[in-house]
Amino acid sequence: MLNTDEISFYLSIYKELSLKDMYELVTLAKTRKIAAGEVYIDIDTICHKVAFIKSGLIRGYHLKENGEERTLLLRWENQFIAAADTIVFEKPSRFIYQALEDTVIMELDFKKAQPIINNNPRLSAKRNAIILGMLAEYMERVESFVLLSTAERYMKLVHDKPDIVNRVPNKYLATLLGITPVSLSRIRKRIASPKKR
Amino acid sequence: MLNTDEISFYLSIYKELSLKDMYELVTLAKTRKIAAGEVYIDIDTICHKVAFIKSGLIRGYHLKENGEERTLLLRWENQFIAAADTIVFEKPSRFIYQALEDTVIMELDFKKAQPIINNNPRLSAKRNAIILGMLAEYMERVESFVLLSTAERYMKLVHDKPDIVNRVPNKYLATLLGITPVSLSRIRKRIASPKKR
DNA sequence: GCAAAAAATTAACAAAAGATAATTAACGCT
DNA sequence: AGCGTTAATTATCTTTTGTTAATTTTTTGC
Repeated sequence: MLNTDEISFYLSIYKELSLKDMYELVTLAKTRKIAAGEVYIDIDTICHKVAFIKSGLIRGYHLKENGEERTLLLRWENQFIAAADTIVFEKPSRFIYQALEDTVIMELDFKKAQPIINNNPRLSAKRNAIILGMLAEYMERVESFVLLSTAERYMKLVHDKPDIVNRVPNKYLATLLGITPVSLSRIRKRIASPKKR
Repeated sequence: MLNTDEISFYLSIYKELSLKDMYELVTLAKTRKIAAGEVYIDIDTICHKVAFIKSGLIRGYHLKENGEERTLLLRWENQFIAAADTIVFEKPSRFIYQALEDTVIMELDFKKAQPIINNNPRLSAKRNAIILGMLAEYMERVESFVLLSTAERYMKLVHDKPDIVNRVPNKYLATLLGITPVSLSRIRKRIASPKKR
């Protein structure tokens, strides 16, 4: 069962995808909706799903013993999300993945998909490119921690993902940047105010 | 030309490597020595080499306008090093890669190696595993910036790589952790001193 | 082994960040 | 639209970090 909506989705993620490739993917992938606030993958669970976000926004966070939350990643439409620990190391997820908005995903079981992808050069290449993209993203993030000041790191986030900054509460952005919400509020004020001298 | 030393090297990086795989690699890879202090890859150069470090230690760092250095990565024996920007995005390297010790590497041109690796499932699998390992490493590093305090981040480094901490000057470790050498010195003192209350 | 150079530590001060709490603003729900 | 909740900001204080410079320690080359 493949409607035009689904077809245009597959075309959007990979223009050069052949009909055969598409069919192989379709047999594995399922659409699913996650309501705002709902937990997609809970801590300590084992989940081999890889999901492509069609719309919405998901936050991955760590829960400290004292109840504090630290946001590790945000993913939104046209991005992939997965419990990387589980998929790469077969370990239970150390994080909680929760939808911040009503979210629609296409998900597939990576364990089942892997052999199919391996047998299809085009899908393999696509998978490898996605992983390389993730690597580049994390390298850039480490870079921003090493090279930039906290204020610069925030400004980079605003510059690189202006839409996201408006969609996500500042308290989540703060921990994503490695600082507290109070500190982020002060930084925002400093940036906004005409630098007094 | 393949001596027993080289053979044991190839076996060490990948036990299941067949003779044929090994031969294909050998035709591409070359051994090279880099003296302590010598720059391996300079900033703004385009280098498609991927190097396996047989012995020694290489530091990748950024040079600020004011002459300050920020260490981004350290690589030592049995690890791979490459100018990732160049290989993934075809952009000139933004960092300087310098040997901190006399270093021996096996290097190959990734552009030339890529088709051979692509045509050999075992080599492809190995390459993918290496990239996944790098991804895991960078994800863990981002995690340590988001979840840990500066002192905890330093202690994690000491715990995870005790040998490296002794081989590398603290001033390089400091910027790797996103702090100044002076601050690291204070943290070391705090950790060492019996906590006074 | 010794002198010179580099690294590490310490000191002193300013700036920034964490912690906690109070206040204000924004949001969500019916 | 209004009420209750949650988020954001502000205030206050403490702790940590950055900065610069001086001092001590370690390393390095000869």
